[in-house]
Amino acid sequence: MQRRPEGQELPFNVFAKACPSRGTLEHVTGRWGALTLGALHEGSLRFNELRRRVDGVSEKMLSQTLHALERDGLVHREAQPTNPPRVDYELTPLGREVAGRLLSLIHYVEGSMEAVLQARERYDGTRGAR
Amino acid sequence: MQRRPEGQELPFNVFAKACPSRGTLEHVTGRWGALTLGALHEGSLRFNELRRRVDGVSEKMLSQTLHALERDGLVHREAQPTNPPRVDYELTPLGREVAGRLLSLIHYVEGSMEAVLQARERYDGTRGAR
DNA sequence: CAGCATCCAGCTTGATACTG
DNA sequence: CAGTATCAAGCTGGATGCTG
Repeated sequence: MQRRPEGQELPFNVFAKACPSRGTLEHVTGRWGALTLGALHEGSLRFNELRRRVDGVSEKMLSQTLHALERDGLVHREAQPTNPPRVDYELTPLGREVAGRLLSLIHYVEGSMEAVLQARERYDGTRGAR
Repeated sequence: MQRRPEGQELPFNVFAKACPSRGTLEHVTGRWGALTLGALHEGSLRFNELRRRVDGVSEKMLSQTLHALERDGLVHREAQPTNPPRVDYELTPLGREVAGRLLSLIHYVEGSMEAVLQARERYDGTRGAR
């Protein structure tokens, strides 16, 4: 598969089917993972704050997403044993690095949407509207 | 459609449920979209070359992915009317920008996998291996 | 080679109800 | 508030067969 003679190279390669990095990348770039990391990049948030910020996410999906990100070491969960309970989620240093790169992508895509929409019109037009 | 008074603002916001940027972001970061863009970042490739590079993708998914990326203006499809047919796919300028940012994320994740794997062990250990 | 059309198993997701 | 549990439904995606 990949050669690795001497110096340190990347032992992990997303292009390989079995590589665990693929799973992590999917947690990060998945529909809810990406938005969750993006939201947390601006600061720590509580569960329901996150839910409101990530428009459209269900309780279940948010919970599941947060577990995956926490397990991968990207998000830290801070639970206060008060009543009512208060739980804050925040990015770990690793999570901040990842979220930063992710946001760079997200912002670029947002900024390109006009071009994208025009491309779509051209594409759809050319082929008799599908 | 979108309001934009004077200075350039972002009319598009992925965090909003109805924003079309969400769809494009998903094309870009989706399991096969990300790997396809990543593969094409190094140069143009033919259909079956891509298929081999993106380990595990099916014909159907690759075809579908390429259509979505082409429609969004990220990938250009160049078909030679020869026999046997030869079709090359390559990134558009916009696609290159997007792929660059995506690869930055991908490489960072690949490079962080050891930390991620350790975080998982800690997480799984703490909770009785689930 | 470069695809498209169809079928369908199963995983993902949303709704709903319940717990601490 | 901060979740977990359960279940039905729908979409995803792989396998197969065919076309140009």
